[in-house]
Amino acid sequence: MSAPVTPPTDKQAAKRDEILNAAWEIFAKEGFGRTSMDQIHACVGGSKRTLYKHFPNKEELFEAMIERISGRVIKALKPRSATESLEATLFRMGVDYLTVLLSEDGLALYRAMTSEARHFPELSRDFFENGPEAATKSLAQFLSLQRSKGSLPDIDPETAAELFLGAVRGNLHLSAVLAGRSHSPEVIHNKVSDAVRAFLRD
Amino acid sequence: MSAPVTPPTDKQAAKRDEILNAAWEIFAKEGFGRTSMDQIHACVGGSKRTLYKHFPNKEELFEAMIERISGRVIKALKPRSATESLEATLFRMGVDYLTVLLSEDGLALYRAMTSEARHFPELSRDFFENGPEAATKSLAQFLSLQRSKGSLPDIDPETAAELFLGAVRGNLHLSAVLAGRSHSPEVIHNKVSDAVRAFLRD
DNA sequence: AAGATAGGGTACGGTATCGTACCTTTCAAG
DNA sequence: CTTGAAAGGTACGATACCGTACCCTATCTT
Repeated sequence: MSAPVTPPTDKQAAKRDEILNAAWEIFAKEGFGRTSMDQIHACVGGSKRTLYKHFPNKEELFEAMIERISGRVIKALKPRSATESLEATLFRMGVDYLTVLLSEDGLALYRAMTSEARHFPELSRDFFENGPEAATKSLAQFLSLQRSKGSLPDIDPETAAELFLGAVRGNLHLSAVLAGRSHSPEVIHNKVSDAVRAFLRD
Repeated sequence: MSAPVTPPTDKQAAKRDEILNAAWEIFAKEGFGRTSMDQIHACVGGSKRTLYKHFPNKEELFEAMIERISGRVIKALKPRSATESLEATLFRMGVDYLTVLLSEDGLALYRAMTSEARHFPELSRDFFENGPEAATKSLAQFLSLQRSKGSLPDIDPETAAELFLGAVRGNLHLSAVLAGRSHSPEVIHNKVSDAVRAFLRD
């Protein structure tokens, strides 16, 4: 019952992955509207029949692909446990956050979600809530702990976290998305460093 | 020479405006790819011939429309001269900035620019440089003045302006774009208030 | 070894869309 | 009133794209 299914299942999963990879390659570059199933089919090879066997239509292929890449990006956004000092933790979280946001996949995902937010509302909402918003809540939790130790002034932690991450983003994200500017790790480093200094009032 | 031309010119300009308004109404809601020239034609009425007489193709219509709405939004972003106190000016600039960014047109324009940044690079670059970046520079100029009066610490004004406006945006902009959340003037007011307090270290 | 099942390759139907062509109507000038 | 240009109204050609059909190959179970 399961023996004859397991080997083909592996191949099916592999094919599925192949399709999703090819789809992301084209969707990320061209967007939903300008990407045709024929392009994806040509990129992944094989037959259209198999393509439509895995994903019944363009929308569902898009959704599956977004969920996959979104899961990866969100996972990369999840902060590691903070055992360092306040300053070091802020710095590390800021750098990690910006690095993901400005990565190739992060930018392409953001563009896709923004473009299709009206036609795939749950998709983009989930991305926001589990991505940027969850990151803010994580930082807030950490700040709340620090405040109870007295090393922070009496600001609402969630507000403080939002202000900090907003300051970290600065114009870097906008300039990458709108003006196509790319930002080196040094620039990211410096920007976060500025934000931490301002936040800690040195 | 000008008498026989002037009346039709007025009507032509009116027709052009009518087309641009109809186009923006649909483009803003559906995006470039999902908007058809037939829809715009049906919305504006008249003949397709006249439509194509004013704008030779879909791309040029889109560009003209974006330039128009972008000009309006950017104009609304231009800060009024600052004669109040530092705190009041920061507050007012922050509220104005957020209000424009979160307005219906501001959000629709941002979505359109993000979606089509790869296919209309100059358009979105100009929007960024004359919009958010110019606003940052304006605030930086004001901060530079304040710093020379000794009422601000020794931070690079442009950096400080970017941090402040980033903090003002916080997650509001992201949540509006990605999660479709709308934010009342009170929320905007409070968010800016938080940012000003943090920035001025009260 | 033989058949069933998944996949490869390609052609096709139906539809939507861009931009043009053609004819009619309006409207202003002489 | 006549005339000519601009705009309305609609049909059309060409193309692209989504999803399906058809037929052939290969791989895996019994």
